[in-house]
Amino acid sequence: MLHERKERLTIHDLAAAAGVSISTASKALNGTGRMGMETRERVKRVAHELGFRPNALAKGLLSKRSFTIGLLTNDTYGRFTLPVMAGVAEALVDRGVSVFLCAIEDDPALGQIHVEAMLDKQVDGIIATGKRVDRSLPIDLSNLPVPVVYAFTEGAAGSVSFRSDDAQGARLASEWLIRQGRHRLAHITGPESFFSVRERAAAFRFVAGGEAPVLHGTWSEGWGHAAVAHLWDAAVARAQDVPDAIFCGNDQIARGVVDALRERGLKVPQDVSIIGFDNWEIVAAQMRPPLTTVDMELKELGRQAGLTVLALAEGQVVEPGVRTLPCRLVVRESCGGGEPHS
Amino acid sequence: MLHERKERLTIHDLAAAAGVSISTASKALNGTGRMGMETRERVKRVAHELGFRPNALAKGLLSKRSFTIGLLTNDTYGRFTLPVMAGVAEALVDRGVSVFLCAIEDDPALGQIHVEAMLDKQVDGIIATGKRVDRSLPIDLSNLPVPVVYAFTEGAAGSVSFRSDDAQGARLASEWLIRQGRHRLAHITGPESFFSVRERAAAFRFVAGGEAPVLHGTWSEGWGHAAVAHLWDAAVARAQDVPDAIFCGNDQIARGVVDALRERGLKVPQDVSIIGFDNWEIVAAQMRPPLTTVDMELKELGRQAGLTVLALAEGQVVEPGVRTLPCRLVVRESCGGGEPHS
DNA sequence: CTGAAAGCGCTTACAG
DNA sequence: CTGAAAGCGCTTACAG
Repeated sequence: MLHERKERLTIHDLAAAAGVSISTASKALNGTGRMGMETRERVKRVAHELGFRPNALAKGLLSKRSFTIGLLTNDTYGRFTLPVMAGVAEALVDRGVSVFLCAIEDDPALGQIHVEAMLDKQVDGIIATGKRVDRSLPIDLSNLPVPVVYAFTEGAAGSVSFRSDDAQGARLASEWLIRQGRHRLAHITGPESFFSVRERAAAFRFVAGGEAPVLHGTWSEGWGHAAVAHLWDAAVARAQDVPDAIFCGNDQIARGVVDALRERGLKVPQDVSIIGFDNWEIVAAQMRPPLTTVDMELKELGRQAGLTVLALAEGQVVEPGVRTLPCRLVVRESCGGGEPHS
Repeated sequence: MLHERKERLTIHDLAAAAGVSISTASKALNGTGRMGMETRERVKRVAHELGFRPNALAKGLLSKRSFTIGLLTNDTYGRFTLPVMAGVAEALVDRGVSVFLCAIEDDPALGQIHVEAMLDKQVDGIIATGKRVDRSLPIDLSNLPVPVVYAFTEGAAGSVSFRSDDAQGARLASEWLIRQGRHRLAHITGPESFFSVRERAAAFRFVAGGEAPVLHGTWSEGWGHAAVAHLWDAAVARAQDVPDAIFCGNDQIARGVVDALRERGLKVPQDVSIIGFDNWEIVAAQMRPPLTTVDMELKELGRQAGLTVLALAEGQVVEPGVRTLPCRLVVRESCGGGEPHS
């Protein structure tokens, strides 16, 4: 397929077609300068008829604004990055800004290359995002000539960053279980090395009582499955009551927990209420029964990060620090019960 | 955080620092023109010391190349788009081209806005990608002033498009089951309205025999679970043998199938071999047992799409048509057995 | 009310 | 071997 290089129209073509100078054409289009109403309208009409669209490269050269930002992520699989990205794009599309997506894995050299490419292209700002809030990207973004905002990843000192409120999310989940009339809560979650895990576990204990069991493992279905065995075997060994509600650290763990319970002949939610974390739709909504879970509102997080980096790019002053956004409970069927309480 | 607008260096600064004219500086950096070796080296050294990086907007204005391409997708969840994107980015990063990601859902108006924004920014080309090969994006890309390549989505007439070879993938899967010594194969898959489903089913029947059952349903765990019930109930009703191998249309269906089998007291792979499609790592690798499945090599597909759009942008001639890329079998444990056969 | 000129940061003939 | 000038497609003082 040979590509037909149809020459693109320039403002000269427009000016000629409208019978004005290029300065007048420019001012007409931008709503600046002073000229007869009739002239302005005519230019606009002709521009529209011709399908004239100004070259953003030329505009950017003058204005020092490219209407472009970069999104840097090390979340290859994209489970967290995609919602963030969707929020960023949604917030910025009507301001005319486009987003470069750069997936850098955990490779500092690759990160460096992408950052330089973005800078060369004069991005107005950069959003760094990742897969956990207590690790930073493998590259230092703190002395760039453009503003940087961090979302769902550890930010540099003195930077602006956004993350969801793990403690509040965990509280939401735990209180919901109690509200369903459950008394013997357990928490099956990920590695204690994660900041989010510690936050959520603390909030869980606060609500469920200091004696409530918290089991740490990997972020996997397999661990959810195994943890149920631990819990039930331990209860039997000590002749204690078995849990009637389990708050899981993510939806994959919840998946394994539900399986293990079914294998033991226990019914969800009749015998045990299960609640997850992440609202990973494609898994949570398809589970049998569909999973009640906590949504971190990553899209909203992306939206705010986008708006913030834009504000910085426009020279506005933004207070540094980490901003924490509330999570939301998504009620499906794995806890039984009624209306979401928030 | 007030952003320190450190002025960026221009070629004037570099030229001054190196004691040459800007034309010489430019030529030294680009390896063009003629000048003393010593001069060229000195300019390069000074550029490096100063950290000078040319403004890509200015370069683009002259060269009519922005070293930027757009990736348009309606795959919101990103399960298919992300690998494609990763391949595109990987193929293009060393040629200095960056990728705009535009998720347009199925909204033609949003698509239009994104396409115009990309065109304004003078992208060198566009890659359209989606979530099924027999549907096109909700926007017409056929008369754009830049080349367009389609990947994993229906292309316009006379365009270049890439998709994976569903028939070959299905053959790979079916033959693998037979090679494991299985004789009574069944195929549980998605809606017959999908081109891929029909392709795969035909290839399955070719290998497994025309009598082998093919059950169509939704792309869900729930359907996989239900389909097993149909299959087993039907076999009992007709006093027939039950399948000893099931080829599933995607990994989610496989997930439901494995669950249903376990609930019936059947062991995978001892009693029944299961094979999936998609190699959706996070699910396939975590299943119990880990799932043997077909990988569509979407990253390779993205890489080729990226290289192709670049070739077109550079004016090379590329034969139109749809190119089909081979799938790869990923052997885990759900079929039992040995080495992958390709 | 409208247009000629300068300039954004580069590259590329062209002249010396 | 090196530099002055023109120009990519725009916008913005400035002059008329």
